[in-house]
Amino acid sequence: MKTRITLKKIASEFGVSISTVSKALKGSHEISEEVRERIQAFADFYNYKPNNLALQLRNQKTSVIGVIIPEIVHHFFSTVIDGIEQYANKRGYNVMVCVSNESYEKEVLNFNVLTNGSVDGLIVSVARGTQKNKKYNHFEALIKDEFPLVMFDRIIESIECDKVIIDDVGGAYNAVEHLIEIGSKKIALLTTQDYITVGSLRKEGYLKALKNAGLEIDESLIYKINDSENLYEQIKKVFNSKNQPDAILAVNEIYAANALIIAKERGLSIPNDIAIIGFTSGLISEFTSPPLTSVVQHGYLMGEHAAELLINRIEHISPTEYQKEVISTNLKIRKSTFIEN
Amino acid sequence: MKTRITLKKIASEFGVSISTVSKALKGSHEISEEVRERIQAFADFYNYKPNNLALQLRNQKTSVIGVIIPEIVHHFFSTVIDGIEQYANKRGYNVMVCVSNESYEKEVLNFNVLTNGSVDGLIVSVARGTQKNKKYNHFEALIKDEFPLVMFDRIIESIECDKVIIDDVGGAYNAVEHLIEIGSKKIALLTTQDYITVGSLRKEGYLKALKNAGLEIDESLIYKINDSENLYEQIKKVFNSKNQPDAILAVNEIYAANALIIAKERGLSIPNDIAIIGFTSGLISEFTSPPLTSVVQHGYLMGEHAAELLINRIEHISPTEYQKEVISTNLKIRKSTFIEN
DNA sequence: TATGAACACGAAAACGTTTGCGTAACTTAA
DNA sequence: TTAAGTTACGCAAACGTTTTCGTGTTCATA
Repeated sequence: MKTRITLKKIASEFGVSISTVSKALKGSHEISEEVRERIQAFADFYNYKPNNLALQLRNQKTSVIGVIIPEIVHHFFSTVIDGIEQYANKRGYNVMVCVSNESYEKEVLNFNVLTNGSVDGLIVSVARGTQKNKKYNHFEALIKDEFPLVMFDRIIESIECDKVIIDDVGGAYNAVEHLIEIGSKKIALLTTQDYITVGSLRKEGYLKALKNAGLEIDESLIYKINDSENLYEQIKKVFNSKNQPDAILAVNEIYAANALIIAKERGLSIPNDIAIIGFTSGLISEFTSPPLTSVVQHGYLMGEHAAELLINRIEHISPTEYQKEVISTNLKIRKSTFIEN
Repeated sequence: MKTRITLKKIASEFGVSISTVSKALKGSHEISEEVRERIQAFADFYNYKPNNLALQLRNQKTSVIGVIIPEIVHHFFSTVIDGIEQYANKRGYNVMVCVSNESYEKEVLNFNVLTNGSVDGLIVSVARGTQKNKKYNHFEALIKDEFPLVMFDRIIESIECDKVIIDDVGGAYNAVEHLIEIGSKKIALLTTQDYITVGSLRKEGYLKALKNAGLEIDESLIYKINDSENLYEQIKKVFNSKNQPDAILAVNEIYAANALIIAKERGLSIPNDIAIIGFTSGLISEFTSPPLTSVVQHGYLMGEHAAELLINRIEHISPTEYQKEVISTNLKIRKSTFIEN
């Protein structure tokens, strides 16, 4: 790459000082009309642009926010990033994305790389590995330094910082309520392992709705899927069990879509034999047959809010106490739970 | 945020010079054992880490690569980013992601922000707006400065830089060949507007395969979808036409899935009445009913290759002439074209 | 002719590093 | 005792900016 032109080079070209050039290009009245115009023309010709690194160092501000997410090939997370990116742009910030791949080690690595001056603040959704081993030292170090930090979706309650979450409890509650309304009595739950916060919150909503409707809780209808093993085989167990449900609530789109496929393989009619709802943020639910009723998560909104919280914190226009924003879901009813009279 | 500890602060703490501290922390033999240990202990205690900005400025290297893509909520693009990110990490680079939102103006803006020293190189997939208005000045400026640049997927032929593309022609060719093999005679093409390069390349493969099989080309079977209008309504036209196809090749997953839905609404049996294939990189095709035969694009691989080309260029270990890598597709045959005997 | 203001520019510090070179103090050997 | 070598550190430049303050010249005014 050719080296870019600098103030120094322009200065030596005109035999003036660096400060003169700097002032000239900023249109300072300290510089005579004539000199200013000549410098401006020269700079334009060589397409001068101030070096960002130098500015960042001087201003002690990068105008970059770092985002660390468990995965990026994931509709929900990419939607959140989209929201973050668009909002950050409006406020004059850029976004640096790192992927933890659900690994604690990689997450720590990303923390180290990003918090050494490369970014003004961090938005994080916690890796599964971290949630599992509960090692939060990297977060604690950040908090101790008062480094601007926002957690979203997968959060750690004990870490004091701004947070944005989906109303997981409410979403699951509404979904179950809807299933009960259409007559379901035995509602299975396809959820994650307990250490995934969103999974356990959705379970909480599920349980709450059952209780509220006076339905008994049947632990054998709760299936905890292990994401590192074969999904299809695990979900099959729901249908192999002697305790057959008449409805399923899945905590994500993939679980729901797999359940739908298996149900159809078994010759079950949907929603008559079995109704299915999944949490979603993607497109799959629209294109299955029948399309899946979904708890829609507004990832874009979540991203926007996370970015707003972070930037306000960076720019010291936040209240001192930390905020916790809850993004509500809505239930998109499609054919997988729609029973025609 | 608390200000981080710097060499200067440590130096004044011990009453030594900054260079002594720097050398001590780098384990230089110039510094006595005793002083070194004391400085090291102090630095560890205060969790000293060199300021990245300062290093970047001094070394004239950021170890960051910029990525500008048309959208991020898109399975293909997020998969490419994943590939870029993982590969870049292995080589010690981080990734800064910007979204052009298909807009020429936003793309130019991103160029300006990223090429002022923030990144060592750029990976770009061209915005639709840019492809449409054919204003390539921002690219040309980069090339003139010999700024490391790699284009992927949506490329501009006339810009001289490293490129990575999908074998769009071959992918479409194979898909059509497959359709012909299963007996299709009238194959419709659901493609994009001409200015989208991947769309026209896929059309090229489509035409080539028809010619090769001695089938006549029927322009009325070629539908150019406009992404800014209602997809569903546009695709409906295929089925409203008096010229009914017995197969459809769609240049992306969404077109294919919509076609499938509409076909089923019309009571058509798939693949008997009409076979459908889509280009894909997402999950939708697996979960439709029947699942869609797909031209699978290996986005992850593409990302890896793009990052490799770029980093090699940055580190001057590329051949002088620019490379153009072609990532081949493969045809994943599913039920939407699988006719049982 | 002095005084003061206005004008136009330069010097230098600051942001936080790294590193080549200079140099005191001390040690060793002749 | 002296020359040479070693040890252990400091100085200063460099990366590219911005900005405060200082200063020399010109000009008008009393």
